[in-house]
Parts: sequence; C-alpha cells; structure tokens
Amino acid sequence: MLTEERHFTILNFLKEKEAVKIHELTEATGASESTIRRDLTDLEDAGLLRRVHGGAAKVSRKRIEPTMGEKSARFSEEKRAAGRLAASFIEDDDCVFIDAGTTTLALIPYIQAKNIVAVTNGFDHLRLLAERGIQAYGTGGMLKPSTEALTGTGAVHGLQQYWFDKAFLGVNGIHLKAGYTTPDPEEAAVKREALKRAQQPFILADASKFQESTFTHIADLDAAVIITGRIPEKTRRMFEEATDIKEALS
Amino acid sequence: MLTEERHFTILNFLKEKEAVKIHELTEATGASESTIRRDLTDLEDAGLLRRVHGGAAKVSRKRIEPTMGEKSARFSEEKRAAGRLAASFIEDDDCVFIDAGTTTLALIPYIQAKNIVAVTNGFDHLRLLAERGIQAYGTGGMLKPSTEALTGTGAVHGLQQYWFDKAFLGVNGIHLKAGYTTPDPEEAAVKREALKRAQQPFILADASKFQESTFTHIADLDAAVIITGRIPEKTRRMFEEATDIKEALS
DNA sequence: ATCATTTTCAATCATTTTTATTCAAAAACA
DNA sequence: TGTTTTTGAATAAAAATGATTGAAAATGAT
Repeated sequence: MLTEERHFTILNFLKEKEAVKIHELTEATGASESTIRRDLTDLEDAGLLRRVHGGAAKVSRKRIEPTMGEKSARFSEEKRAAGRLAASFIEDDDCVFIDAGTTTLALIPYIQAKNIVAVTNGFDHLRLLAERGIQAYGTGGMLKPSTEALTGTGAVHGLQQYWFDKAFLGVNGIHLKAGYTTPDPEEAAVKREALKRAQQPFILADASKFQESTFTHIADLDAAVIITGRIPEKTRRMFEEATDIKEALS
Repeated sequence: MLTEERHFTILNFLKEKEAVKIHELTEATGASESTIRRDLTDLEDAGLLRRVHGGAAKVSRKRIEPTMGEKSARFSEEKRAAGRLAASFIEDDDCVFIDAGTTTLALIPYIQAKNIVAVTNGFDHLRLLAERGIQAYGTGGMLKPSTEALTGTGAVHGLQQYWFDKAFLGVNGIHLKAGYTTPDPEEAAVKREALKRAQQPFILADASKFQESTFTHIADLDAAVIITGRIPEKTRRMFEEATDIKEALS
C-alpha cells in the first residue's frame, strides 16, 4: 500500500471517529507499527491530526483561548455592568471602534447586535471579536508591549481609512478642567482620531478615573458620553453638568 | 500502446482512486517501469498529478486551507531549521516584514540581530515579536479568523507606510509554471505588496509546498529566494534552475 | 498515594523498494 | 539509408520499511 493511500486511510478513520488506535491502523493498512507511527508524525506535522498516546485524535476546529476567558472572569462587577450597558448601544449593522484597554474589553462579550463591523487597536480585543464571529479589523501600528495596544502614527493612519457610527474609548483621567486624559501621547493621538471619526463617541470608565488627570489631553468632557458602572452620588452630580453620564448600576 | 493512450489510462486510474502504484500501471499498459516513470514525470510537469514514492496521487486543488489550529503547534525539525536559517539573514538595524503563517512564525525565536524593526500581518507573530523585545508593528486590516492573519486592503494600506530591507513570506504552493501561489486572493495581495516593498524577499517553505499550486498567483519563482528545511534531491535540482534555494539541512 | 507491570514511544539499523541516470537497442521518421 | 525519438535494462543512490532497542508513559495492584 502506498504511503499516500495510508495517509488517506488514516484521515478517513478520523472523519468517522474522534480518535483511532495504532492497532486499528496496522490492521486496516497491513503496514507495521513503525510505519504507522511515521505516518502519524508526518500527518501531525502537516497539522491534519493530533497524536495521542496509543494513536491519533481529530484536531479541533475551534480553538478557544482560555486566557481570554480567564481574563473576562476577572472583571469586576462594575466593569461588567459598564460593558453590558455599553454593548446595548451597539445596533445591527453598526460600524464601531473599540479602544484598547480592559474596560472596553469587557463590553465585547455582551455585543448582541448582528452584522456589525468592529475596528480596534487592542490586541486581545481583536482576537476576542474574531472569536465571537464579529468582523474585526486591526488599526495597525506599533504594538506597545505594556498595554498590548497598537499605537503611533501607524494606528492613526490605519484609522483614517474608516468612519464609525460609534466609538468606545477608555481613558485614564476624567477631570472637570483637564477633560479626558491619558499618559501616553501616542495613545492620545489614536483616541483623538477615533473620537473625530465617530458620530457617537462613548468613554468607558470606572469610578477610579473620575477627578483624575494625567499627562496628555484627549478632548473636553462634552466631546463624548460617559458610560460607567457605579459612581458616588456626589461625583455623578458634579460631572453630569459637564456631559451626559450613563450609569449601569444605579 | 501509444504514449497518449498511456497518459489517458494513468489519469483515468486517478479519477477512480486517490493514488495508483507504478506496478498497477505497468500491468494495465504493458509498458516497462521506466516508461511509466517517464509518463508520470511528464504528467506531473503538466500539473495533472503528483508523484509520490511508489506511484502517483491526485492533485487536490482545494481552496480550503487548514486553519491555524489544524496546523500543528509544534514545529517540525524542518520548520525549525528553515526558521533558524532565515533568521540568520537578518542583520542589525534591519527593517523586516514577517508574513503570517506557521513557517514564518518559526523564524522569530531565532532572531539574534539587534535593533531591528519588524512589521507583520500575523497575529501570533506580533505578540511573539513583542515578547522577544523586538519593536513590532502590525499592518492593520481584517483579522481572518481561520489563519489569524490581518488581510485585505487595510493590510495593504498599512504596508504602504513602510519599506523593508528583507521580507519573509510564506506561500502554499511553489510550482515551476504557476510560481508562488496561495488560496486566498486577499492574502495574495498582501504578500505581493510586501514583496514589492522589500529589497531582499525570501520565501519560507517546507518540502510539501513544492510542486503544489493553489488558487492565487503571487509572483514568479525568480522574484524571491527560497528558504527551506530539507527537500528531496530531485526537487532541489528541479527548482534551483528557476531561482535561488537555501536549504538548511543538506 | 507508591510501586511493579504493561503498553506505547522514539531512535537506530539492516533490508527492501523505489528512484534517477545512463546507455544501447528498437521503433518511427524522413 | 541515416537521424531522431522512444523504449527497456542496468546501475548506484535515495527513500521507505519493519524489526529491535531502551526509555517513557499509562495502567493496575497494593
């Protein structure tokens, strides 16, 4: 029996069943154990099956990244609530921008809208969107190792190809005087560009970001609607004069 | 029996079956082994079948690629050797493009050169580069869920910001007549753009890619230097007339 | 848990099979 | 007739195979 035929036979076994024993294959092909082993090694290298002790198993088509699941499990109640609320603003056929950062990451699992297109500069975001079957585009740009975000002129340049219905941005500071701020000027440039290109921009932030200001100015408060989990009554009253605030847990 | 008749007979065998042995063909045609061998060589050159040890097999012109998950996580010795050889071409201060795909992924661990800048359209590649402390840029574009590559006009657009010293590309087929080919036209466009923007383009491929052709043409063979792990003597001789081949394990 | 037993594995080696190459004979052609 | 093309046999090289080995992994009993 030809090598090619054996390979074909082996793969056919795995179309029917989840796994196959070496002994079954020696019997079906008439080849020796050594030969079957070599075949299995070849086919594994080609990525067509997975070797297991005693035989071979099907390769699973869906590869769900466990780290992502773990990550989302680690979201606080506030982040999840804010994410769910933010996701509810996304409508069918929307084109949205989703900023890098954990706050915006929390909104992705709650997206229900059909047929949307999402652009993101977040590394994990890109994968999570694709895993959820959402058409996902990366902005391009340099991968900033610390935050796993694509930044710099490459990202801005990438953004300039698109126009958004909605944009969901994360920030580090929300301040009555300083407006929205973030430490890295490169990231600020990306956020500013996204803000400019969205009809409805949203800022996702948890309570810790309020009344903070960091190095680089992104925009004034009234440039976007703020979505948050739960904030103190006092803070809410203070900021809702400056812009619209959507609070998930009231 | 006429040469034409024999060819017809051989091809008919392959319509019925997945593969055919030389012995079956000598029996069916009455010709000697040598003659059948010559026939098979001719028919392979015409792209009508694929020679395998002991006979010939069908050419599968399937447009469906194995997904990244199906491709094995563990690199074969050949892939590693090819990766190491490819990495040795990267010099200090180079700007390189690294294509998506497992073959090119295998080169990243071996990069020794200092102060290089890498641009990639591979999702995993981006992370791996950043993990190794290499300044890494993503091209942007749509994330293709199956292969985890950024493709489409977004990726091409992203590429057009850069100019490379070297480019390392993966392909699905290397064929004397068809040149370099890949199933997805979108990906082909990205590869073509990268090829255009690199002073020294390299193609990384394992032995299985030779004499295969898939749907979309990328470039002719002489457009790049081929880097491979180990290929059969015959294959090497056949292709080294068409372009430069660097073989890691000789 | 630990230990002994059984099974499976990867690596090596000798053997067999297949291959490309060469060359001379046969066939086809002018 | 001579010339070219096709063919088949002989060969050494390359590839595939199957048996054997000690190591590794799974299994079962204690």
